[in-house]
Amino acid sequence: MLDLLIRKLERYHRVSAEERQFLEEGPWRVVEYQSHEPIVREGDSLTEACVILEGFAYRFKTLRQGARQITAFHIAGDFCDLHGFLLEQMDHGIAASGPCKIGRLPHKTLHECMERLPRLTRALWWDTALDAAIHREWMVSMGRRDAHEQIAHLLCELLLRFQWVGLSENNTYVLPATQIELGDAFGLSTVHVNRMLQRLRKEGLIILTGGRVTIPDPVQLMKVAGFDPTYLQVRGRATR
Amino acid sequence: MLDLLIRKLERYHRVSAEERQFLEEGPWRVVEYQSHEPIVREGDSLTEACVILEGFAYRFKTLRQGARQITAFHIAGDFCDLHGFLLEQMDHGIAASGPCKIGRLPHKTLHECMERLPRLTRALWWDTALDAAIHREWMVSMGRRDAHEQIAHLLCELLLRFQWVGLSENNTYVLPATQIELGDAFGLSTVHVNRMLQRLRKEGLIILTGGRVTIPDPVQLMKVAGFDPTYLQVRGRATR
DNA sequence: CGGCGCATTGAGGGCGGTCAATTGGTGTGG
DNA sequence: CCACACCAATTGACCGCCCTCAATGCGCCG
Repeated sequence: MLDLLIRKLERYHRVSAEERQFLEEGPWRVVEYQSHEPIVREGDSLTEACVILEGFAYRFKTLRQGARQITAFHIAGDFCDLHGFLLEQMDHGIAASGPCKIGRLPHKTLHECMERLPRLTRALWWDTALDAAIHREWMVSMGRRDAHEQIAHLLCELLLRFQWVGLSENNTYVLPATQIELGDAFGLSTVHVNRMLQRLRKEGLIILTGGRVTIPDPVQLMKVAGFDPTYLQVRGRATR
Repeated sequence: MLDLLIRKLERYHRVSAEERQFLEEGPWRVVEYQSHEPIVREGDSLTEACVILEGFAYRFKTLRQGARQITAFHIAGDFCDLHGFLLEQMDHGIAASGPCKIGRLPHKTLHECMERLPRLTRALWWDTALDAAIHREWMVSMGRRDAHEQIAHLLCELLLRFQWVGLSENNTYVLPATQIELGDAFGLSTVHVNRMLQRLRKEGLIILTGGRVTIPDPVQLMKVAGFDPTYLQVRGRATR
């Protein structure tokens, strides 16, 4: 059940048998969500942390006028609200984009982890630091890339992240997000997201059908996007 | 020397005598920087973490074409690259904006902290989580607020952060950042930053002279900015 | 079949960008 | 003490990326 999470953590830290057992014992509570269903609400104080076991979710903040900004996308294997373990009150919400299976782990277990397993703790801290690095790269996209580059950049990022957890074959992955959600993630209107996706299609950089994204030539797309995988803590070759 | 850092951490966690002693013993290495001088370079692998003892600094990423995005501002009392403790390679650089005095602490000491002082470790983790929460709010600003609101929002955020560490009196603080830096933080051009600052001045929302910012009516400015201090982990009244 | 959500397309407009020139403060060398 | 360089702040003119409003197509489901 936790294979994907552990695979992700092992990019940073060799998870020992003891640590693996600790994680697997939980106690986990598995909950399923429908598309668009809220997983965590803004302002909540949490007692459990969430890991995505299957599916795709996003974190978001809403403004007074009802506008929304998506601040992160999360895929299977991601801890999607480890911040809730540290922050007393959630500054953002989490919602499912497409059906999701979520594993919930009591904060109490994480406290035990901190007392007993400093190296595993560090791996979890690393995970939140990686999250923050992704936040920073998104800021670069929003501030200094045009819509075309920005969308290309996200598609590159997701390709790598899906590859890590073994959920991409032949440079293809499943992306349940709607164009509305993509717009809210980029700070763009739906209309413009649509136009840019079509441009990327016409340019032969992506193939997009149903919820599937295929990137025929990742190196080319990365070039267009100005994508440098360093922020994802990748060394050397990024694509297979 | 570490009073401001400890004051900040105590917003979250009561720092015990032992923890305080541990932090103060260091070993610290104090370094001074001139305005615009780099403190940490992009791509570095670090062996020390930096705390700002005095001054103002920013984190940034640069793009191929030389464009720059500032991803965070840091004031006295901030750990400005705790991420470098976790990430093997820095995804961003850090530079001084105005003269800075920096305390550098070996990562070795932080490792010891993780082994011996889980509660202090958690306070440091909290600090990085707060940092990430600020990143998210900046994303909201860049994606969903116009330039006027965005600048007002940052000025509100800095007011609170300066107040926490006791560096603001009468709603006034010292902001060494140039309009160029502000533009790079917002994803705006210098020209437009200038126009918006003048508009805020004309509206009587801010008084800006030299490097000093005064906010005559914080409640009013927060209203204009759509500022909700929850993301800074504030409960109740935000202003004094 | 009608309703609904999402994708798509067109027309027109505004926020903020680019380019360029001017001002003013500061530091430096003659 | 002044000339000059340099950097940040300021102002104006023009332009384009992306937004808003609106309509249409399309697949899915009750």
